Amino acid sequence: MLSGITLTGIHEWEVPLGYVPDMRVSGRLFLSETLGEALEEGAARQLANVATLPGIIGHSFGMPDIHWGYGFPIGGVAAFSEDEGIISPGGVGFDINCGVRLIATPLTLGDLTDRTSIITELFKKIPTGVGSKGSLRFSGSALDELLGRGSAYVIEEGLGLPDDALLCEENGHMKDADPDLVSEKARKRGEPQCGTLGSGNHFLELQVVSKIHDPLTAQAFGITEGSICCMIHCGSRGLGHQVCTDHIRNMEKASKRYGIRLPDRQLACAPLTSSEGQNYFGAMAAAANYAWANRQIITHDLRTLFESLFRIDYNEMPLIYDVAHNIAKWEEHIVSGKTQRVCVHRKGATRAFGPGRAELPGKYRDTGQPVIIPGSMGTASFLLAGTETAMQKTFGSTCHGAGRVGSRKAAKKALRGSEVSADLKKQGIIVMAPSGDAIAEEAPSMYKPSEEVVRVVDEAGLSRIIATLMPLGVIKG
DNA sequence: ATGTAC
Repeated sequence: MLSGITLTGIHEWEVPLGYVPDMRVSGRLFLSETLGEALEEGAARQLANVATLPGIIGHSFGMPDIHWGYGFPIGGVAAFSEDEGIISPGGVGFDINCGVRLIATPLTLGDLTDRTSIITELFKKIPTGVGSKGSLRFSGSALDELLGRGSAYVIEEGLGLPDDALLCEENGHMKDADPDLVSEKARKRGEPQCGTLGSGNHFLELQVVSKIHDPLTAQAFGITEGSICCMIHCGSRGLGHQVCTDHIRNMEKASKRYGIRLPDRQLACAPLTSSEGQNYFGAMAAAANYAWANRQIITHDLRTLFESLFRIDYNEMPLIYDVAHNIAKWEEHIVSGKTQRVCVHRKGATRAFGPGRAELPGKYRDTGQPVIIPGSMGTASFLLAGTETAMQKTFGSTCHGAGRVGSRKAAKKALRGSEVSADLKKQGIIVMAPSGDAIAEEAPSMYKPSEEVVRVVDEAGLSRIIATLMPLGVIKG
């Protein structure tokens, strides 16, 4: 572990005041000894830098998948007070509401013997890759509706089941969204892209439930051992990216205007009460709604394809849950014994609300919310449940995934996509992507083991492991 | 992550 950072609990480390100058609160990191050895000095410094920002409450948090990011670390969580706090695009990330959802099916392994043809059909149906366009166009008032209402709008347009929106974090819709705050440039980028996967670590994957760790909760979540489910990981595409870019420029000016001292200009931010802060919030929320609509349309395409490939019905493929990995939002948390409204930034982190929270759908209110943690192409993904400990310790937050070990550039140099695909095929996993490089960059060996990250949050109490999901076939960008 | 460049 880096010097100055000390163990204070189970997998819990303190980044003390003074780790960088002007920290207002200390940092908290959740790491095993092994993951601690891999902690980048830059990521620890970024975590400490966040602790210097006005109005931060509690601690600046780092999850076990923490790594260096734009300004704020990826795998970071920070909450800010309503009156003195700030909002920062760097604390959300470029891919606003990048997130993941899990869909159940009535299928079992025996139904998926010809995985190559199933993955081929999915790859034909769902556009992937940088700049990819879908078959639908949302412009003018349709785009306003989509940005303003998220999942609910596309479901009303016939692209989902009535319950789908309720089974998303925030019910698939941030009500603070203001489509008028999304620039024309961002809108233009978004018009043809809703219903597309994108590139990088985004994917659609067919998985088998290989192990149930908690039968009662698994039952409440609607999954059984041996059943097939589908995980979709994507975000707000070029639209969200453009919203972030647009507002970072504004925020750089705003930080100066409000006299906020920044240890790193990538922490550009504005008071939550300022017009710049509220403008970003409204645009970010609209981009978040776009991302939920995006995952919803892909879900619709999956269901209609599976209806035609198998003898199953659209409504036999319910959404288990949909979580955001990159978002900032208002939430009520108990701070020093009092309920307080705070703006929680989660960047590469997942909400993990425990039992009893009013925001959760009735059927998950006793178990805590489903938390969906993707692994890499060849490794396990996990379904977990939120906990009361997460409410008390991390503003109801946990990790979001495995985290890279090597750069994309290094991956392309060291590996050939065709060899990675062949290796995966030997394990029974079929991979399709627009290019070999896309597969090389995402090779399982380029990611930390997801098991270790999930073990840490489980043992630290930030969430509970409910089920292990093993990959069978994947389409990537 | 991203029409991978202001």
